[in-house]
Amino acid sequence: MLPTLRQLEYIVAVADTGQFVEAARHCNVSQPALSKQIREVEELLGVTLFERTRPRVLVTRAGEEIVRRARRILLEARELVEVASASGQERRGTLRLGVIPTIAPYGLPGLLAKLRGLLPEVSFAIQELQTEVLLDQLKSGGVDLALLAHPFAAHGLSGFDLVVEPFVLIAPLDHPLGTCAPVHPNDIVGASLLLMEDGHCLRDQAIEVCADAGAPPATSIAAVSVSTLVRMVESGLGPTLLPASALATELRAGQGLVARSFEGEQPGRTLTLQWRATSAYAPWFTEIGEVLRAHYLELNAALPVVAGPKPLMRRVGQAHRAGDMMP
Amino acid sequence: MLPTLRQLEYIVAVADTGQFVEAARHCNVSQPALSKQIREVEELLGVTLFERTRPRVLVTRAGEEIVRRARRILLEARELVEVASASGQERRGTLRLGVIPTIAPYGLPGLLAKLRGLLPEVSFAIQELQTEVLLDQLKSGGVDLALLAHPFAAHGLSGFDLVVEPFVLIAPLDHPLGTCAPVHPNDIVGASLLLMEDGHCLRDQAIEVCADAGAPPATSIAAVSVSTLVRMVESGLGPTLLPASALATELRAGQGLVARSFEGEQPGRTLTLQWRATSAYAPWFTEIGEVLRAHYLELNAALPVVAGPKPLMRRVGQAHRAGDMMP
DNA sequence: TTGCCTTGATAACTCAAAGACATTAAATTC
DNA sequence: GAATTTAATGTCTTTGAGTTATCAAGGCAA
Repeated sequence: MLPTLRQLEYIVAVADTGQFVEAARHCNVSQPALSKQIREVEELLGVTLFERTRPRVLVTRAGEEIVRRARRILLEARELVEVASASGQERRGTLRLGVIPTIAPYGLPGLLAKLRGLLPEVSFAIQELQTEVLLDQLKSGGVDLALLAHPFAAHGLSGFDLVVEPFVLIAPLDHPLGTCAPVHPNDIVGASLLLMEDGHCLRDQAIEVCADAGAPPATSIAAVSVSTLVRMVESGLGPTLLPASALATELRAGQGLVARSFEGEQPGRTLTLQWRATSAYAPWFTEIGEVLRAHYLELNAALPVVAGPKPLMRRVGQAHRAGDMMP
Repeated sequence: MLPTLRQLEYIVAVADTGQFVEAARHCNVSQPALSKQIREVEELLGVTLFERTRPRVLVTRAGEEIVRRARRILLEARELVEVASASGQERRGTLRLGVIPTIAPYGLPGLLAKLRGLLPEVSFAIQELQTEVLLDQLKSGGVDLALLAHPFAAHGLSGFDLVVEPFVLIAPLDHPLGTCAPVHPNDIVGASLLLMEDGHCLRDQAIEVCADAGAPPATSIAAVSVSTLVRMVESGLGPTLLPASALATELRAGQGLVARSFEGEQPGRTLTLQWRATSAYAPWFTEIGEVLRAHYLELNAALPVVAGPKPLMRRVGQAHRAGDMMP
């Protein structure tokens, strides 16, 4: 059985004042209340802490040690309260941010620099994870924040959709689709698109674009990264879809590749920032989401002009329970 | 306002188990009771400590720190209890022992050696103080134990009378009282005894012996220490009374001094060990008193044989409230 | 000494809050 | 979708911390 912190306060007060009456006044209680508590601690500890002499109460040898320890404990308890009320407001510490592999390489480096400027007290631990694993980690507390693309299993999550990132068709120069004119989604029906390997959401998103256009793509070879995907297009294996943000990094002039944006209804994917709906840091995360959105919109301005209408990134919905927007 | 230790226990239990139900079982309370307390600490601290997710409760960033501190505090509280129950029994530490100057030099050195052997964990801080100051210090907690001689103001003290130490008459060889035959208390009536200076109880005790014999001594010159007192006798200024225990130290052969013990009703002083009646260490002090008594009785056996019957130290009363034996 | 005043202990009573039990709501699992 | 698990909520009980009133003992002043 432990003594209560209040009892420890009483002990220290008596040791400090050398009087029960004065100690009681100090603690804002009546003298009998204090006397009783002191007696109870003494009984609990099996030790006489004070010698009730006049005019001053003396601390026994055993009492000395107990009082010293009580002081320390009280100090630490008060410190705990201090720390708590401070850390309630404070934006500092390490945030674990999970990002899917088809987003991470593009824009993140610049984004982190920007965040470091805005939130100097916060360090970001980035993990590159495929959507499914990322969501598991997020829900189990392995990461605090997830940057990924719709659609995903949003159960129990709150989030923030950032921008709609258009897809761009990448084709070899000598491919039928490799003309420099704008391309319509329907044009890719039947085209044998190169895809990411299973597990990457970019694969599913590309498949969905084709499905929207009426036909599933004839899957053949799968790439493990966007880089290898581009290399495969380059070597003439076929066209593919890339998120616009990847263009700047993955496409260089004179590669024998054509990048064509879509006209009409632009296919794209919605980037979103998600956290557990139960998280205590929702306001903080929302702030960070705003920074991300601004960053991606800014990035859009810097996008290389490709054939056809410039791919516009549209802002989408405000912060909300992700679940609410599910059908 | 501080959280209670129990609340801290609950916090730690939830952090450890990751579940409210399990934590409640751990703390031997119902789950609602624990839930309520957790909510109240969170409210008190203004911080969400836990994220109620399934299947495991997550500790928030702020919570991590709080839990760490709570663990520490609980550890120290348990340590405090340990220390208390240990120090309740234990005989160790420093005892402050006050001794009057006419006792201190005689026997104490050997006594301390003996005590060190019996109570190796205890160190004694000796202070040589005159009766009045000694009692003040004792009552105010300046010393823990007092070794002195009756009579004294025993109010609020408990004690232990050790032995009756006989007085011995010390006279120059050529003095009328300087014969080697036993002397009777009445013989010193009218003799102009040399005395200690004011404040020493030995002075008052000597005066009382004379008063008992019918006449107050003609006070003249006062000595500041027993040593100077003996030197004064030696130089022919007159006879004096010495406590028997001082003989071995103060008298050497061939000093031109005669030591005579009294016959009939032997005058003497009662040595006593005293402590505050309120002291928590009475049993301990009683043990020490027994050692002192044994020591002084042993010392008696080693006393040099002086003229007349050997001065016998008589054991006196058992431990008791000193006040009880006052008239 | 006597009486006053301070101080700590004791007793009876009050009230707040900690806990138990029953129930609800939400989420997970099969 | 049913069953199960788990945290929250509501009601009632009980513990215990606190208050006021009173007592006993010690110190102080007259």
